[in-house]
This record gives sequence, structure tokens and C-alpha cells, in this order.
Amino acid sequence: MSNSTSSRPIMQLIDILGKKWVLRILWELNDGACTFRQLQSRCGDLSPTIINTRIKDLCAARFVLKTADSGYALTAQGEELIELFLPLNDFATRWMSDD
Amino acid sequence: MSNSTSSRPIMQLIDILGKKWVLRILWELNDGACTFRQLQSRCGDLSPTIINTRIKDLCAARFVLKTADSGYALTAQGEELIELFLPLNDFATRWMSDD
DNA sequence: TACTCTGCTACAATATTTGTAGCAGCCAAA
DNA sequence: TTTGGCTGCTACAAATATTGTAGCAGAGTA
Repeated sequence: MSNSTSSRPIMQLIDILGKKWVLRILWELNDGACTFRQLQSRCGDLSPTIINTRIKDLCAARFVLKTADSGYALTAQGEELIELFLPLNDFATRWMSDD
Repeated sequence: MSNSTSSRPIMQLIDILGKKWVLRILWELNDGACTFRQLQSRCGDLSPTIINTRIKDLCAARFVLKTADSGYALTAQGEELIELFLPLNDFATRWMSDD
């Protein structure tokens, strides 16, 4: 992949968030930490290949970490990020109802 | 593509936003309306194939429209959406500086 | 030992993304 | 009227990413 030309932080962030399933995974983890297989299940039985590569990306970006006890969880930064997305929920509802 | 299992509005929105270049395109259009080729240029000479398919998706979702005079522009909804993303700019800067 | 979780890898099929080339329409100057 | 330079695109093949299935190896329990 890789693109964006730019090294602006926002573009790097957009690169990560623009990958398929990344937003979904963050969204699901916001409901609480869980195991690899639970995360798969929450994402509609998404294939382990994707879960695995996305988790690696998200860990590298320090939005997610692997805990000793409860599986995968959002880091403080990950929580902060997903909080910025929470207003999207209301927006999405309004957006769909305009159809 | 298609996925998400769910018909929840937020998931539909995530489907759209999760496609490559969509966030970037919205971000660039927020700097002002522009022509097809200008948009290509702003996105780092992105191929016309992608610009075209993304523009179609975004028009269908009514985040973007084609104006008679100034080319492609954000709709009111598109502006509202991208405004929700503006805080990401500061976040991204903080995030990168933590390395 | 056997059963059942876990996280994950291998690999082939499929879908998406990308780049290059170029067409057809429009307008203005020569 | 023809040349040139814009415009918005499309065609198509190559490269890359995503998906699904199968299954392995480790840990814990009984």
C-alpha cells in the first residue's frame, strides 16, 4: 500500500484508518477487550488473516495492545482516537434517515 | 466489497470511509471545490480510475456533488462529516510526536 | 490421554487498486 | 478550420490486498 506522498501526521493517520476493517476493529474493541477469536466473531467472522495483519498494524501504531489477561485492548491513545469517532454514530443515523 | 453484516448506520458509514482514499478525498475537498484533474493532483496524482469510482460512491452517498461551475464540492452533509474529522488533525500531531 | 480452548500461519481464490494510454467534448486563438 | 489545450472520464492489464478454508502448535482441564 503506502501512498499519500505527504509525511503530515494526519495523512499517516488516514493511511492507517483507511485500511479495510480498521475502523470496525477499533469500534468493536471500544466495547471492551477481547480475545483474538472473539474479535473475529464481533467482526462477523472475519478471517484470521485480516484480524492478524490489522492487529499488528494497530499494535505498531500503539492504538491496540495485547494484555496478559483479557486479550486485545485499546491503548489510552486508541481510546482517545475512538472517542473522536463517537459523534459519527449520531451523524450516521441522521445521514441514513435523510434518504 | 460489502461486509459488516450489520445494517446499522454507523457500519454503513464505516464501509464507505474505510475504502482507500475516501478520507483523503474528503479532506482535500474541504480545502475547496475543484475539478477532477485538480483533485487527482491534490491526492498526489492518484489514478483517474480511483478518483472516478470514489467520486461516484461519494456522490451516491451525498457527501459530494458536481457543481456546474467549480467542479466537485462537498455537500452540506459532506462538510458536516469532515468537520467531525477536524479534531483528528491535532490528535495525529500529538500521536506522531509521542514516538 | 483426550478434549477444548487459544493465537495464529499457509495457501489458493477472488477482488481491489494502480498505472498507462488514450478518447471525445468543449473552448479559444490562429 | 484547424490547432492546441483544457476537461472528464474509460479500457485494460499488472500489481497488490482481501478473503476463506484448513489446520497446526501451545496451554489448560479433566
